[in-house]
Amino acid sequence: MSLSIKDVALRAGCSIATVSRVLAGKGYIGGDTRQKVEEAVKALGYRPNRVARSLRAAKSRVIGLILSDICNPFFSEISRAVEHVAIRHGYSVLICNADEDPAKEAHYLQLMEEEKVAGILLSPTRSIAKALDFSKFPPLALFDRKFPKAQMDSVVIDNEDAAFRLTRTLIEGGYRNIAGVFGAKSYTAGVRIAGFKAAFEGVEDRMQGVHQAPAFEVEGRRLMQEILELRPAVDAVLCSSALLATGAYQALRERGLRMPDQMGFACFDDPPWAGFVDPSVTVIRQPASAIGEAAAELLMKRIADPTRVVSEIVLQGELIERGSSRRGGGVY
Amino acid sequence: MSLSIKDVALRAGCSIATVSRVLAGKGYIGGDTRQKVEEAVKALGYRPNRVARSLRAAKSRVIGLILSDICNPFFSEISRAVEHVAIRHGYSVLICNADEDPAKEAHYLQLMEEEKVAGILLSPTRSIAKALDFSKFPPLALFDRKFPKAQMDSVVIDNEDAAFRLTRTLIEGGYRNIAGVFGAKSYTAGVRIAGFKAAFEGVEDRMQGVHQAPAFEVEGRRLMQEILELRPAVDAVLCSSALLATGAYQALRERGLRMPDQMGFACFDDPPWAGFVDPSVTVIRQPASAIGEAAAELLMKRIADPTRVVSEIVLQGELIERGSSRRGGGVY
DNA sequence: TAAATGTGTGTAAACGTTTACACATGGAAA
DNA sequence: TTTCCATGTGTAAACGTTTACACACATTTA
Repeated sequence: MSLSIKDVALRAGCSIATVSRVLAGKGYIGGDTRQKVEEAVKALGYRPNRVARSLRAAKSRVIGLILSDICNPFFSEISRAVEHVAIRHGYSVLICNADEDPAKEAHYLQLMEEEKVAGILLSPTRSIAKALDFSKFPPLALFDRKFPKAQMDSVVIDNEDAAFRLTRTLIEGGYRNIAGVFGAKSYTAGVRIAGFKAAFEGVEDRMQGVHQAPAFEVEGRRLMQEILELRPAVDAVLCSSALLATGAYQALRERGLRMPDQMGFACFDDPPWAGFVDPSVTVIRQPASAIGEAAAELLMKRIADPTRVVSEIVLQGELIERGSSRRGGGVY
Repeated sequence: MSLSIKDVALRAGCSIATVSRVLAGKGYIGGDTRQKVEEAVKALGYRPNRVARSLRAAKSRVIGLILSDICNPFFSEISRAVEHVAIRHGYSVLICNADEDPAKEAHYLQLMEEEKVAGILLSPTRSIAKALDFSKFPPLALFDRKFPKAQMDSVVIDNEDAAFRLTRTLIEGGYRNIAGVFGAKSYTAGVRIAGFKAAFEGVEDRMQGVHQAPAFEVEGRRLMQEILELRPAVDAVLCSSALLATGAYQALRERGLRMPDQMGFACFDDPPWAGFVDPSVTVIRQPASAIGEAAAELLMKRIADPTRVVSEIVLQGELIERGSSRRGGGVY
């Protein structure tokens, strides 16, 4: 059996209420009482029971983080940032992997509620929006993806603009048949597709179609193979995430296609290999840490003051132009 | 206020004990009572309060996972596997990032105890072993790294053998001045260094020293620059992790060193870029998912039966020989 | 027929906190 | 002197569960 506040009270010669007050630093406490309690705490090595605290307070000092895929470096960087902020505020982080599956996502949301987390950080799939009644949930902040019109704290990058710029880079790089590979389930994908399409204004004939699949490496590979098969004219590809890009790049390499001449390439996120391969790959670098940090801070504020005005933070992606997106003149 | 078992009892017209029994599926329950309770649960949308459960049971349905770095793909793959196993057993996962810092690690261990987690999964830094009295902790299972002699459930790969084989590959690839880059704080590093050294039996003069630093990308880069500076004769490098390798590879590339002729290269883990770069990189692939899964299963069993016999599982790393480790004859 | 066993349900205590309330003391203001 | 407020401490209830114990009734066993 572990120690309780009772043991401390016994040793310090006071009531449990007094011990609690000393620990919480609230109310009036006599100087020598405080001393005796602190002494007892130290001597016994007492540590408060967070579960009991949580029950009493009706909410825990834990925040929930629901990710679509923790193996996606973009999300692992986010979770790292979230965790830092949380710890700084005295919270810990319950992480769940939704695997891009709306059913799992809904299930985890339930779980979080049962665990009485103080707040939830979520990067929602598209379908979840209608399925749930969020008014009954703990404070919620969205990151990376958001609901089209819901009033909710969120941190995203300007995906439409980023996709637009990345696409323009390929167009200006001299490619004439550009295909896009996007995620299937997310709000983000939709917005990026819009940016992608918008970039073709005036050169509509250069767009070679939009392809979608769940954002996993194998899917990127499969999709790329399919594109190569179905649309032999394609001479450039834009990928909507590092994972899709990794798979797509694999497929390209297996075909032995030379970049940047035979094939142009650009993607979202900046995986380590993007800088290593030859030619190196043009990317939109997403400020993952900043996103995670901002979202977590937002959530902390919302927890502290649930009536607070809703804020939607939009960050900018950084275009890093490298050798894979310009025909002829290798930049790198 | 959220619903409690009381509300269900009221609606079903029975006592809270009965509701609890129906929910737990324990004890004798009359057919129509069961029906009425289930009906009430559904109608009200009642979900049990896990915090209260945890308090009563003196432990929660949460397991703690303490990682040295969630951004390390090796560890994110592990956490994904752990989470799957946990969920399957009705547990959720509290993830903490120790950042290779023993102090943080100790702090998180404390936190886990306060949260009354049912068990802890840990990849310990070397220094933690003495600092803590593990007898007072919840069930603990170790992965990736273990304590030299402690009796504790653990899952590791045969690091000595893996390092040995990887080093032999470089030696047999024709390199004459081989340096090693290893992590600084872990048990793993020590074992791998042993394997590295053992591989030079008979050709001791080919070993060009062992370098150590915390396992981050920037450190790998720094260390590699240092080696290039201090030991110009070095013609091959072995890196002990993907992160160190990524940094080291960067440094090599910045120097414009051609592989595999001017420089041989091999590393632990199989990051995506290892297959992309030219020549592609020879690696030891660690079965991260298998490690995570096995460790989590071990922990589940330990939770179910604390008196269970201790098991130490050793998996094998898979040597993937590619072009970066053989002089002259490009394999790929 | 009496005792034993099986089935179904309720009462109340316990888990470890926090906190409203009550009470006691001392000094300052009236 | 009385009243009032500030200070310090204790008692007990509450948070939402689980479960030991008690009880009631029905059926089986001797």
